Amino acid sequence: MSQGNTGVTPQVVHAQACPVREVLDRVAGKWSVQIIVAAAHGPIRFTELERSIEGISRRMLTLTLRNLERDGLLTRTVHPMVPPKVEYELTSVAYELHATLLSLTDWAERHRVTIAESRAAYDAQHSPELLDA
Amino acid sequence: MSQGNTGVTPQVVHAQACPVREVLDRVAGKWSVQIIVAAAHGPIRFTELERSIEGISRRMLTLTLRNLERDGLLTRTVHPMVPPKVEYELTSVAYELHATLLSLTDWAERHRVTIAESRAAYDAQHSPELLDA
DNA sequence: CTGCATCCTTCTTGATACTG
DNA sequence: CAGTATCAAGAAGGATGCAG
Repeated sequence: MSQGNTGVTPQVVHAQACPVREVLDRVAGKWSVQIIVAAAHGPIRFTELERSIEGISRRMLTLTLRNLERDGLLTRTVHPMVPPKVEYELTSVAYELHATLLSLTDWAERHRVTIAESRAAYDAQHSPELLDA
Repeated sequence: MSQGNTGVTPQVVHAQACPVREVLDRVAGKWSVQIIVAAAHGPIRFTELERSIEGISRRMLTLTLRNLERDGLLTRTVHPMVPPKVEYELTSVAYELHATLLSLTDWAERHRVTIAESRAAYDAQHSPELLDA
């Protein structure tokens, strides 16, 4: 544990952390998850996503959509009509991810209050610690 | 379903997406998750984290640690000794998150190959589409 | 050992305007 | 409708040096 350490622990941590990183990198953006959620109940069109997500720009919607498509998380179907119609649909892989995301959501909802309190307490103790008297 | 829509769907999507966003915002950084993983097997010191995570800068370690502490995900214990000793330990809330993260890891491991292939296929079709002949 | 302050670079995102 | 292109702003992260 001193310095003859062959480096086992770091490797283990690394081996565990990497897959998580991969997921996170893929889902990290501000919008990926919301797109997955919005598309979870069936095929959805570009404009519908744009209105559903509220706050997303056309640019980011396009970019995020492309990345998700690239990773095989959703399919893009172009319907050859005169007002163009493109539909996006989650793949089974993405549906699995969506299911998994639910445990995250659950965690967030169970602890959001606690976390908010913790944060408030922390801020109260660290910012205005000058006026203790 | 046409235009008399009162806006139910968007709201629902929003209501579901926000908690997820909260989790992600908290875990979003490159390092938060790795710190949680590294601390998952018990109290750990600053320098140990620094060596375990491999690639993290002192600056980011400190910042991320502070944020996690602020959110009540880990505790910081200062041992008053002459070489200072500070230990970080996950809280129960963080342990729950760690457990949840496992399902994400699981998803990543189950599909990492598929995703890599999908990505390769996408790239093959979109980058060099100029040399089709 | 633990950690903060400063500077600098890169990545991400938003705003805006134009096209098939 | 469904994008693409370009520009600019801001946040995240890295490098380095100093301090309790």
